[in-house]
Amino acid sequence: MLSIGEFSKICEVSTKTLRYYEEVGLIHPDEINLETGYRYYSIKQLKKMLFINRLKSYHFSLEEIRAILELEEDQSEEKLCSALHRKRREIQEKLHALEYTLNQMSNDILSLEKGIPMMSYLDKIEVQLVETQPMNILYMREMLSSDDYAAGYGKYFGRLYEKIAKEKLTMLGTPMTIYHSAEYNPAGNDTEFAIPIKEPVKGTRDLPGGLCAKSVLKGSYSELTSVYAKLREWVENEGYASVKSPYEVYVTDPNQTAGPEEMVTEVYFPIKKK
Amino acid sequence: MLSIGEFSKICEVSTKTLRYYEEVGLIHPDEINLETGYRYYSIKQLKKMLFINRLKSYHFSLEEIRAILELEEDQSEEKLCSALHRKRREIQEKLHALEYTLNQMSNDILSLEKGIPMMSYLDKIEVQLVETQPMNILYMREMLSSDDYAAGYGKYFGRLYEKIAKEKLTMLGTPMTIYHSAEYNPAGNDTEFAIPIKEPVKGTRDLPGGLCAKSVLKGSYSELTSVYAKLREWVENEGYASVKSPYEVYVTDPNQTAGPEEMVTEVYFPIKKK
DNA sequence: GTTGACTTTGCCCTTAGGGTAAGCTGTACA
DNA sequence: TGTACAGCTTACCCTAAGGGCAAAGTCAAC
Repeated sequence: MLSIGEFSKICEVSTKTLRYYEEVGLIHPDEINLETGYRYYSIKQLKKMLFINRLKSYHFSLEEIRAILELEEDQSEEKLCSALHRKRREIQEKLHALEYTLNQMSNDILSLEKGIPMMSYLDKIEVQLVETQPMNILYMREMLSSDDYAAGYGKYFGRLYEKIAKEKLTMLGTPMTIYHSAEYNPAGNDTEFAIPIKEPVKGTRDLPGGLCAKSVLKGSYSELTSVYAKLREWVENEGYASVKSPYEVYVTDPNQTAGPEEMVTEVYFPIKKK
Repeated sequence: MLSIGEFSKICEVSTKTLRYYEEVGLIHPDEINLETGYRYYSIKQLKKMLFINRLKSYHFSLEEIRAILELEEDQSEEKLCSALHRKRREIQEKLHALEYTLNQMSNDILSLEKGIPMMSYLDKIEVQLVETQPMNILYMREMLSSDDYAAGYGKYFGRLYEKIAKEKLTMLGTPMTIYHSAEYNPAGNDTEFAIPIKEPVKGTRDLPGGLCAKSVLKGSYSELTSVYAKLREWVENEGYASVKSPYEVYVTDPNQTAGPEEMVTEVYFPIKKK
């Protein structure tokens, strides 16, 4: 039997950590002296501890590790394998996110070294007052969490295109997204995907026209939040108020354009005079 | 002037976050009504808030952001630029760490799908009892934090090789590292880099021989901690006690071997009978 | 028997806010 | 002008994975 200090040295894990793992039910000492409260570990627990360390290095949370350790013998291999696959996917996504961030940073650094202040692009966002015409749109409305956006866009527009193709409908514009949630909620947002078409078939509705504040964004979607902010600022400044859900029109097809610099997105904010 | 709710919608930042940022000194409301305590933001603060958001997306901590925001006008560009460079490096390192993790996971998944349990490699680590001979070693001893290991190895062995080359010394073995810190400390470890040589010149010392527990690791360094654990387990089990600092001998040169599978590392634990 | 190393529990601290409650304020509508 | 309701305030507790510290009890060696 090993004292907590000896066991901690063998595993290269602090005694504090060992006590904490006991508290959360990851690994219990083989024996606890009831009089003194001293913890004693058996050398057989080394393998379990090293397994925990390995899972931790794979970015599993202690809660996930506990679940893996509690698996029944007969299922443990498959479940462990699927857990590893899932976690690997998570890490790949993190990796892609980091690559994207690096890209953005490098752009900013380049600009900065040319003497262009980082937020100067904000002053270039122009807002116009326009009157839009009512449209007939083919739509799908879903609750989407922010993680699903990238995948969701392809999926829902794909379905709309499919319907247009199958039923030989006539497109009158490019795809658009209408954001019905008043505030951004990471858990899920009420999002409507739509394409303007001619025929008033089932699954279409009228998108009313009216006064709108409009901005055109040329470039990566990552600046969209700034465009929204600028529009809201303008609406506030000019004495208007938002009356309906804002929407974006994807003028260019992201699958067809070469780089993000080529992409053109229009953002509309339906408003009225206060 | 905008109420906290209006400003929060424009920036797409929660009111809670705005209050928190005020508390930690990131951004203060332009005006606070002394009677009611209501916070009022000016639309000019939008740019600052979006700047904060951008820095946050680059993984700066709020503390770091505060420091950047407090920079004097005349230095701000250079300092911001160097902060961005530093952070970019950090993120690149994170990225490499993630790539490494992915690699390890994929190996484990492959093994697992072949039916090999994840920790079975532990049972294959063999420990022998050996008697080592004293050696004369050329050494450098430094405090190294765990982050510097990868870079440190190249650096310090490079210097030792340089000295051997310049002074035409005779190497009697491959490079080795001696770990003098009793316990692993992430902040810094007392690490000695050494190469056995023939001539007892300045900068050399005697490494005494004696009884050792020894394991040979074939493969990636990532299993080294397990080897150490196994050695300590063996020492405990067989009734020995550790008497001096353990050391590793790099039998193969990591720069000369094709893959990590080819690498051979010997780990020695000087011991005595209890 | 003593000393020093080891262990115990308990409490507070970390990041970047989220959630909730009790009470106060602002504004739109009748 | 009264009232209802949305919005605002502060205050308190919560997160994950432990680290640091203090007071008190325990172990092993000399």
